[in-house]
Amino acid sequence: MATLKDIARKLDLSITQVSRALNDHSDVAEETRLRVKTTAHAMNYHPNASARKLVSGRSGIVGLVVPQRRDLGQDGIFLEVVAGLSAQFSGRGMQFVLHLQSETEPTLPVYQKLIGKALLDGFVLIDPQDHDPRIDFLRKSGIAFVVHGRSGDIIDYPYFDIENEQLAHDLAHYLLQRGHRRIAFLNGVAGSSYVTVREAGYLRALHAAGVPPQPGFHLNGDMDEANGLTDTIRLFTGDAPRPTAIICGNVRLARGVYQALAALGLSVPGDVSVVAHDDELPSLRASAFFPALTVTKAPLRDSWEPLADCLAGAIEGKPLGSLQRIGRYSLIERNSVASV
Amino acid sequence: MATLKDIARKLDLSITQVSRALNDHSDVAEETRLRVKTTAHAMNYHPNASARKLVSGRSGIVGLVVPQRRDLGQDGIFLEVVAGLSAQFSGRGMQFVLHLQSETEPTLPVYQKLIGKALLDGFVLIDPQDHDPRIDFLRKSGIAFVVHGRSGDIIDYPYFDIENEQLAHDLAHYLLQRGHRRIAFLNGVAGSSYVTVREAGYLRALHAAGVPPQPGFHLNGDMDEANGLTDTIRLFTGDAPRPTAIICGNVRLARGVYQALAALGLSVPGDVSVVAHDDELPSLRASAFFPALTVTKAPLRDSWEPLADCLAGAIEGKPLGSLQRIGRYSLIERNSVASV
DNA sequence: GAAAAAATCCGAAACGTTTCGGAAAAGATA
DNA sequence: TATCTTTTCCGAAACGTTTCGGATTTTTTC
Repeated sequence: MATLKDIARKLDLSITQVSRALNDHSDVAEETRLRVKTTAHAMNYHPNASARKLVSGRSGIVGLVVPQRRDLGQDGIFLEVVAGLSAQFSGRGMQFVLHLQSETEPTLPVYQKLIGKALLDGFVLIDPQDHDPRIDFLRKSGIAFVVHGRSGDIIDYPYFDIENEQLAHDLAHYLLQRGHRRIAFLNGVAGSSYVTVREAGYLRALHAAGVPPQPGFHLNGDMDEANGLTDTIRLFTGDAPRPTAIICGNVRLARGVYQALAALGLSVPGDVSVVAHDDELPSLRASAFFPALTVTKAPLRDSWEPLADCLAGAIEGKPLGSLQRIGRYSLIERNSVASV
Repeated sequence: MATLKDIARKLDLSITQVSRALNDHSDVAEETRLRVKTTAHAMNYHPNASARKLVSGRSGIVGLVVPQRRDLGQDGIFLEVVAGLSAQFSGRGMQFVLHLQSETEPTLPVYQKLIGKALLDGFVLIDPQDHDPRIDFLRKSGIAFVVHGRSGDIIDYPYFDIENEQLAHDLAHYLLQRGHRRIAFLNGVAGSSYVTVREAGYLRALHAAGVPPQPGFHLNGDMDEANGLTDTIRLFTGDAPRPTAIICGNVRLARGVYQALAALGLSVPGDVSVVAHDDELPSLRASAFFPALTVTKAPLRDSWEPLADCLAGAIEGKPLGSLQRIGRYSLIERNSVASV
């Protein structure tokens, strides 16, 4: 592999000047810069990331650590994350790598080791939990990172997130406005930060409308089709009062809900209104539901660019203010809600 | 982060000796080795991978480059690969990273760049094609790599593979022995090395039995349920002579075949015999078919260990002979085949 | 008890890059 | 012409590790 020394020798320049030319420093003649760049390209020079990291602290490599779960492969979401981030960092001349931690490895030591080895410039952290030890750990270790979501009391780190509290509030409010009083909420697995805040938003809307929360109406679980189905069956069997509307944490849940309602002989929206939040995964389109599903929409694929932006900014040491971003969502009214 | 210097200072040793102690060199007193190792652990020292790579050429990191395809997420197979390799290399004290190349990036430059940056010790290469440019490229570049499969005339590189030619031969032979003469073969997408050699094995068995290959009986395509279904429909409609037996490249295809046959009112094995090759993916069990499926079995999950072994060996410079491994497969007779 | 052998240690160089401080060359100003 | 800027360049140090060659100490041998 070609090194700076090779280029310097061939051009009869110093290593210093070649380095500066390639990195677009100010004190190098325009003509030299060009000469250097073309021959570097001709010799297909790539800076040695190890050497660079050693002296400058930057390798241009960022990573994502994901705990291996049995359901990782199920929805295409995991791959969507990896593909999206990968493309974004590629476009910034950086390298994105994934570390899939096995069930046996504890989380924090994995980060510890990766940080200790000192080859990554930063991390992307996804699905933050309510009191996420990873955030504390990364913060203490001083390495750059960005969180997809938010968690904790003091949010003094880069993140990209959507207003999950407000979003859940809006969905509940939308139904309340149309006269619904018994509103079920099929939420995600308890512990994830977004699940907690969505519950809060749901409760806030109920409270504002003077509707006391029904104990059995807020359900936690994997947001997949199977749970949508079984949760709905559970809601509509037994003696307990039954909901007139259901909020689904994602569209996949909604698919299960639709199936269950059909099986129970209940119509949407005639008997039961259904709304959901839509991440716009390519495999599942809310507009193709019958009847078409009313949703709050916030495409997941719009996350990768700001996440990469924020992490790159954090690595460059930009001020925190510019590294905390909120994504928009919009409410799309379709045909899955009726007034009561 | 703690460095060798820190440890050396604390123990009043030279950096050299600390390094040698940690790397189990011979000329360090047993007692010192112990002292060094315990304090290194106490200071939670991790060798700086960049520095190490720079001087020794080893970083302990290996990678996998995967072109992003729309169907990556479909079957759980991709995740199985990543998880399996990740765990294996973790167990060897190495780091496994994934690079998902976007559709826009051409393949070879990706390797070029990764090699040029000089931070990986080697690559795992999966799904080799018939004349795979990646193999030539990696060979020329001198970096260590291991192939999951084989391709090319001269196989002078580390690999782990199963005898795909023989396996396809065995499946065909098994059916021929039971009197079948019109045997269809639903194979994978043409171009992949294993698809080519499986076709060869299938043809060899036919030839040995004096059965001329039927033009429309060898079908290429994605090995998924949908193709199993449509291919079967195609085989059993129209005027062409119909097969009495079908060989499926994997169990997923077989599932589609079973469905199509049921829809056509044909029974297994009464009307049509079915055999398949079984990678033993967790999501799909050949023994749970009805009737239970006769297969050649070679669990994919048994690949990761030899692959990691071979790559680690290649990096250490072991002789090629020990780095070329063949996995076993076995024929499991169940109830999906009848004699004619 | 001296010489030889073995065990244990260390200094210095090297890997390829960035960066600090200054030097040389060119141009501008008086 | 002499001085001052500006432009363009370079030497040397540093990052943290491994490794070569030799040095020091301890043990063995006669």
